[in-house]
Amino acid sequence: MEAKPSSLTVIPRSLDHQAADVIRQQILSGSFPPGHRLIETQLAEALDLSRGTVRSALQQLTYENLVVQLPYRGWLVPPLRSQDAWELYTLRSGLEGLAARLAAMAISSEKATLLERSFQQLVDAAQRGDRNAVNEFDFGIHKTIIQLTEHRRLQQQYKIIEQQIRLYITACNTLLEFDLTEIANQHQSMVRAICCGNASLAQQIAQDHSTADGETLVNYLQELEAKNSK
Amino acid sequence: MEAKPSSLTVIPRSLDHQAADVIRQQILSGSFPPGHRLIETQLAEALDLSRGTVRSALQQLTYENLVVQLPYRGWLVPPLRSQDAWELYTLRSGLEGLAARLAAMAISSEKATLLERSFQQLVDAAQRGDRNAVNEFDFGIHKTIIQLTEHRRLQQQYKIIEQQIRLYITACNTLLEFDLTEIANQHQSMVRAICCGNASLAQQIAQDHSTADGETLVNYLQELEAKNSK
DNA sequence: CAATTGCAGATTGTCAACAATCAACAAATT
DNA sequence: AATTTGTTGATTGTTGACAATCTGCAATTG
Repeated sequence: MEAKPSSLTVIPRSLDHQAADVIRQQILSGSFPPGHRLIETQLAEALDLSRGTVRSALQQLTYENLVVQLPYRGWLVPPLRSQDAWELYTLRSGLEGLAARLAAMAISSEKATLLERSFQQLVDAAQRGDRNAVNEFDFGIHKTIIQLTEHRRLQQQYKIIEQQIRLYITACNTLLEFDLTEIANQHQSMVRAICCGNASLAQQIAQDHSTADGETLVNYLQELEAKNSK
Repeated sequence: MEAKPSSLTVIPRSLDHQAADVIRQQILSGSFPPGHRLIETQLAEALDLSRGTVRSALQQLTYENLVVQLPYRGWLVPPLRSQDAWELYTLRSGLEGLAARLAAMAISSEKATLLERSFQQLVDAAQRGDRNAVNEFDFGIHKTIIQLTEHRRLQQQYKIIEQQIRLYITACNTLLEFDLTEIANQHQSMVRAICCGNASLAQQIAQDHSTADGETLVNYLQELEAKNSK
């Protein structure tokens, strides 16, 4: 990431962190779907680690809301609830608004170029009509904005939220279908506001932007819950 | 808190959580000030627990940014940096803005009463000229707003930020000196906006509100850093 | 004498064994 | 038959021992 290419650095990563990485990947990819039970001994066996180390990994993931612990009963990938989807999207909206505001306040020509490059990728993908790429570059542009703020806590927080949103999207198998040029336009006004340094406008646009797909997901989950309760 | 008084419930809390509670308290109260080193064996001895359990507690506190881990070298209460203070206050501003918005969107007469009661406590304290109480009820009113949202993740996040802000304030020994009636007035307009259900106004006021004391803290720390670098 | 190497002490990283708790079912009781 | 009370197997909670790594200093080397 930030290591100079010449100085060959070995990033020492403790086993529990590595274990957390592996398990996280399994959850996000859908191999451990929501509702799946995780058993310490089984994971320890599979990863060829001791139970304590696996346990430590699971505790890390607890703080990312990717697993929940039921005392003396086990670990669980939390099931999908509409309440959680609502929380995720509202929180994301708030964080992105903040990020856009801060980014606009500290804009520079280098940062503007970085952001515009990120935006251009989105536009290109939209013109190609490549929905998957649009989706990915959509995430990318927001991530760029977050990074422009140089706000460690915000980056960390956002990462955790984004992870969970991805989990919800893959688990619902919902590739949201919107007008591609519309998406590009919305982003354009946001990018412009940030690059001009118009903080409050940037915040407004960013926060309003990320609500639509949130609501469709919440509605989808609410219907599912209504069906299951009957 | 929320247990019925009749049904005698024992809240089972695992030892590592209890240990985390104790250590957290020590840090927040200033017994373990920023820069203080924490040694697993010493803590284990003092708490009469095994090292593994203490270790688990420290990992929890890592996710609250109350301790940092230097691999193979130890645990540390992170020193005060102006960058962190900036992050804390900007993030808090964003979260409070979101909370005010959501609270306004879901206001009810019960919730309004709750909020106004919380506000009244602040007013009373301001009239008494009791700075300590004003400060505490100031925190209280914001906490009330957060709770009105019924947003678990927001509550959790906010709690962690508030903790750290308290740490910074006590460590700097900075009891911020502002005009008490001014504080009360600012809050009044916010409370009113929320109770009217005026979401965007409430957000605006809330987010602008919590910036002033943040900046004084950042400035104080920057001066300190400038002095130390010489 | 500067730079490197090797060693000792302190501290964390990992593990495997034992204890505590839980859920489900069988047995006993009324 | 319904309720209570053991019992058992599975799983997590906790611990103490051993391994790996870091820091600082002394010994060695050129």
